[in-house]
Amino acid sequence: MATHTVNHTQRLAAADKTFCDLSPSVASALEEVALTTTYPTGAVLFAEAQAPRGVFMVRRGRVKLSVCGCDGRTLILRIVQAGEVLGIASVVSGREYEATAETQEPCEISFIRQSDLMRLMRIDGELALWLTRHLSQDYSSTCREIRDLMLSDSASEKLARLLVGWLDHNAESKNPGQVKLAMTHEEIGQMIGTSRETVTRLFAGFKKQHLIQQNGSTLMIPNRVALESLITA
Amino acid sequence: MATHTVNHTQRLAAADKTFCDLSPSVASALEEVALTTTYPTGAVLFAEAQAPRGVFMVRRGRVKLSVCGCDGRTLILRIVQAGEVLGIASVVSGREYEATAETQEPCEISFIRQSDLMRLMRIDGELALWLTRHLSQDYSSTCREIRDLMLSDSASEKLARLLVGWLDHNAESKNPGQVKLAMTHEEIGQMIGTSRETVTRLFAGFKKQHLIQQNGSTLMIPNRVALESLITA
DNA sequence: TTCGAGCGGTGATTCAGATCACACATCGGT
DNA sequence: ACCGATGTGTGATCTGAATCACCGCTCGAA
Repeated sequence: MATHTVNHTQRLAAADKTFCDLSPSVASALEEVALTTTYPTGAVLFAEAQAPRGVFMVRRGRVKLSVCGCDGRTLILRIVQAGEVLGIASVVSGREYEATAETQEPCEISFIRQSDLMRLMRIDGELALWLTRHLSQDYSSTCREIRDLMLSDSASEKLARLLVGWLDHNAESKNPGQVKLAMTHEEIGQMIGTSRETVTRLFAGFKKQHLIQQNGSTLMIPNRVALESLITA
Repeated sequence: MATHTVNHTQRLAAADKTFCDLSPSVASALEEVALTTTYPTGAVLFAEAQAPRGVFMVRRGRVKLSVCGCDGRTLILRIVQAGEVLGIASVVSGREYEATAETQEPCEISFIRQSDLMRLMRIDGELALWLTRHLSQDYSSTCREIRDLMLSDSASEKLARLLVGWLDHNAESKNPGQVKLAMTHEEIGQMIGTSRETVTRLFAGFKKQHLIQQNGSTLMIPNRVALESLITA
């Protein structure tokens, strides 16, 4: 396994990034039982309704978290960034996974088996607390998601919300007011609960109103305020 | 405070119900710091966007958990039954409450301050684990909620889902296939994300198709299977 | 009793967005 | 260069549900 061939300094570097808020003893205990692997794009970490096997810590790359109805329609809950942990709720409660996790780009991900995690949680309250904090944040995002999706029937408002959210994520980057568009219109539709065609038309409309400019896969948002005025409508 | 006047046997009875899966020592530690109060109908335990003060354990009665958009529209996330704990996520993460909790009937509720809870969690991993389990279940319900709401555009499908869910809740009661209707059409609309009028029309339609019969505030569902066939549509 | 507020029921109208049906661009592979 | 796959752009059409406007009922308060 590639896991066991990475050298010690690499492991510590990765640990620093993911476990920065854990004490060294707990972090190393976790490292002991973690299986770190590199996944290609499109790999499915776990699927909705599967029995829980363990948690996945995203160390590098982005992962798509989605649910899908029996008829095939899909709703993307959120895009998980490096540093987050997936599957905590299912592992702790023992219920099946509520969503499907699929890599959107090559990812480095550490897997921790359910049994190992539960054992460590029991002997160390700090770890339990740490996981609970992560879970709380998942919960918060999910609540916000549901609120944004349901309490704005106009599709343009939802898209505006999504774009503003992206701006916030990129706020610290070198180019604020500018977003790399890493999703197809279809996927964007699945994030805001509309059809692909509607997304295309909305983008066209936004361009016409000079709310956005597109340049290849780069979106420029000249004045964020105008976009925000679509929200709350 | 009424809290301190309840006698010991009453406290143990209540504890049994809520803390049944906690060891006696942890349960009693919790009881020490819990403030148990009886709330009237319509009391607001906490409101969306408030800073977290602590968690609320519902010992008796039902609590409505909702979010609302700035325009005044409301979405009811779920009806919380006795035995559940509200506000865990906010207390642990320190973020503001994501929803508003309002009693739907006279309730007996124990409040535990954030500081007390965090202190106890730190010194006792079992409690942390217990809370995490509760939080996991909240998370699961919320995920299911979002999936059911978004992945079925037809309003009748959503209503059918809601009714079937109610049937499941009452499955263990003396009268299966029968539900006490404790909400207005308006509230039902807020649960499934439709207008009040649509709910009225849907009920009328369901009656016409003999999927339900109404008798005062009692709903009878003769054959659940027919209702379920509306789902998946 | 009367009044008024809240809830339930129903019609008429309207519209945002789903759906269908295309055409076109881009791109990687054989 | 060819091809298929995949993503995008755009019209025409249709429809489910929101919205508005109104009526009647019930129940509790004055």
